[in-house]
Amino acid sequence: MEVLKNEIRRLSGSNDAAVDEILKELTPKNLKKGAFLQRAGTISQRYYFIEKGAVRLFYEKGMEEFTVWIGTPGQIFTDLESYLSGQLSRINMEALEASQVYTITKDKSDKLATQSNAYNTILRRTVEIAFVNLSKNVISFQSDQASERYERVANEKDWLSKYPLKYISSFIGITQSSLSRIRAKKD
Amino acid sequence: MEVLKNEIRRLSGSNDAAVDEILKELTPKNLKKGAFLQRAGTISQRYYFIEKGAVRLFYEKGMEEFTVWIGTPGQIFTDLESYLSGQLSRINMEALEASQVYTITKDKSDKLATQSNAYNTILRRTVEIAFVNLSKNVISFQSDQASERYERVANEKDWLSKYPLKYISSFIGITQSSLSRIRAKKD
DNA sequence: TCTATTATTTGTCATATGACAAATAATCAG
DNA sequence: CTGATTATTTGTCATATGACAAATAATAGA
Repeated sequence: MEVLKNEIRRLSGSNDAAVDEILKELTPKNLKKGAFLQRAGTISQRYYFIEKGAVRLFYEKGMEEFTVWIGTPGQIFTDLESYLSGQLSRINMEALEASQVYTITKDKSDKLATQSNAYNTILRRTVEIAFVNLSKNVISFQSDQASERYERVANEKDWLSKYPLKYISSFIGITQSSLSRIRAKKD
Repeated sequence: MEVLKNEIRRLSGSNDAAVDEILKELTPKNLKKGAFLQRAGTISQRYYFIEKGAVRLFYEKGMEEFTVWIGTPGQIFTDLESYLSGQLSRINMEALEASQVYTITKDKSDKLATQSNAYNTILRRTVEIAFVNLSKNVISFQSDQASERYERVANEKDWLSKYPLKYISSFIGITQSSLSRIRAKKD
């Protein structure tokens, strides 16, 4: 779990002893391509840490799927709305390729947070970073054209050309066809 | 500072002694209608707590203003991107009416966070709540029509009909004229 | 209260993007 | 390798919303 170890060290700013205290609470889980880590209609009761692969978070509305986020190694996530409220999640989490994630239950996480300052800091920074990133997204929706939003994501996310268009376009907030045309123009 | 006291008690789940420890670190600031709490081009080095009134956060692009958020009594905010990175903020903060806010500098806030578990909890919950709310916004941008976004905001925000349209429409992600027409249809 | 300023509504027309469908292209399972 | 499935591109047309401007309406300062 090299990637996670580095990321946890980086986020917490802590030494290896403190980091190991955290790591030993995490349970590994391997996912085949297409496997679900969590389905809409259940309650998010775990935090997830990605070691390898990629996980897509999406919700369904009508007949369509909308991608909320795509996570890559080193990233930490959950459906925070469900996790905090205890209500049913509307989010599905699906492995886009063979992946390895580590998980911790809410119970364990809460306990660890009271004991470990390093862990506490990781969770806080994770939400802070997520908030700042999401803010940029909202700004882009408010004041950018579709092609500008595409550019922005393309510059920041290495997965933009790696996974099927249909997963990407809803993240950018446009249809597949439009994304295809935007991409065609850029060549 | 009744409103803030209640909110801080609620968020921290702490007793009055712990709450008072926090309150005594806050400095009051009164704003006339139209006054700026902070301007784009400066660094966000404070957290703000609203006791009374309303504060609008917006950025400028081209000749236009885009409202990012409108805060009302009990709410806690800053431009987190600038606050965390130390880089220049693109956000302006303007009082929509005569307001009273309490402020704390980053230095004091950081120190208080190490000393007071209650304060730490407040900051964490504030970001968590903000993140969840922002997520709902993004989902609305992805999968709702303009009129649906309007409805959603109208149901959640009591300020929707209280302040000028021009401040509201960019928050919803549409033009003033479109918002005016949407509103006309609803009657 | 009156006038000037600012905000909102409404009209007309333009345009970015969506909807739907068909044609290619790429990928995958046997 | 090959056919079947899935993904992408491309065409045509529809539509929600924007752009701009003018007409009202509301608000605020003297």
